[in-house]
Amino acid sequence: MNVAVSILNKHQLRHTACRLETLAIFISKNFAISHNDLEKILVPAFDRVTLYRTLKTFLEKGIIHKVLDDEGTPKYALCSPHYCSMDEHHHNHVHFKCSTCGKTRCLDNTIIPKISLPEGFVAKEFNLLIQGLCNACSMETR
Amino acid sequence: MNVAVSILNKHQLRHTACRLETLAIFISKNFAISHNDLEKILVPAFDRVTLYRTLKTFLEKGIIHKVLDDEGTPKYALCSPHYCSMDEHHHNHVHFKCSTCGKTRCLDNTIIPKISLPEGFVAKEFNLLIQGLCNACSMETR
DNA sequence: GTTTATGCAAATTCTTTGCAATACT
DNA sequence: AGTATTGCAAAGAATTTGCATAAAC
Repeated sequence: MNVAVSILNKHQLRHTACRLETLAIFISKNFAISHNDLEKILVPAFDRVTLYRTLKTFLEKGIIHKVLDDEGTPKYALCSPHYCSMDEHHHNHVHFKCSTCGKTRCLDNTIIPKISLPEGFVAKEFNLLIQGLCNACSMETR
Repeated sequence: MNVAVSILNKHQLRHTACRLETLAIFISKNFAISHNDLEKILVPAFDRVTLYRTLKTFLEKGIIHKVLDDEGTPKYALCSPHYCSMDEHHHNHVHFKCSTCGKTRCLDNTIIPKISLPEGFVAKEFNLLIQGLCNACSMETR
C-alpha cells in the first residue's frame, strides 16, 4: 500500500503527480527539507509555482510542519501521527541539526523537559533546536 | 560613555552614522528586531543596502545574533557579554515570543535543562523558542 | 593619503497572483 | 460534467553585487 496515496486520501486531496512525488521525497528522507532542496529535484518536471502551492497546501492540511534552523531558510518535515492529530498539532519535539552533515531531523521521542519561566510568562508552544553531532556522524569520527 | 561607540571600538569598526543608529536601536529595545523593523526606522535616512551590510557586519563580528522565529523571518538581537565572548558565541538561552504583542525577547536567565538525546547524538548548542504570553500581556489579560 | 563604508543603479533570487488550460474525481 | 490543480506570464518583495563617491582614520 502506498503511503503517499493514503496521506492524500486522509486529507481529501487529489492525487496529482506533483503532490505524490513531493510526498515521496518527504517519506524517503528522515531529515527536514527546504523549498530549495525540493526545487532541485522537482523542477523543471514541475513548475516552481506549483511547488510553492503544494507546500502551502501540505502546511495548511497539517501534512508537514515547518522546521526552524539556524540558517533562517525554513525547512519542512512530515508530521508524524505521534504528535499530530487531524485538528491539533503539537510540535513540541526536538529538532536536531548536525553541524557535520548539515542535516536537520526531528527527534520524535525526545521530550522537552519542563522549564521554569520568569514570573508572568505563560508557555504554550516549544520549539527546540539542538545543534551538534548526529549518530551517523559521531560513528565516523570514532 | 556611549555604549554603541564602545561596541564599535571593541570590534575595530569605524564609527559611521548608520552603525551607531542601528546599534542604538538594538540597545534601546529589549526584544528581537527584524530587518524590516529596522528599515521602517532607518530608511530613507540610510540606504536599504547599507542596512543589509550593517547587519551582515554585526553578525560576522558577533555583535548581534540571529533569533529564531516561527514566521521564518529572521530577527536579530544584541549579543550579551553574559553568553558571548570575543571568539566564542553561546546562544544557549531561551527566546520567548509573545503571541499577543508579537515581541520576541531573550530570557537570559532562563536555563535549558539537560536533555537526554538518543544514542550517538552529541549536543553542542541549544536554541529554544517558547511561544506564549509574556509578563506584560498576561498582566493586561487579568 | 589610504582604507573602508556608503549610495545608487541594476542584477538576481524569492514569493505571490491572475487566468486560461488541464487533470482529477 | 464539475471542480480543483497546474503552468505560464508577470508582478512584487527581498537580497546581492559593482562601482564611483564620500567619510573615517
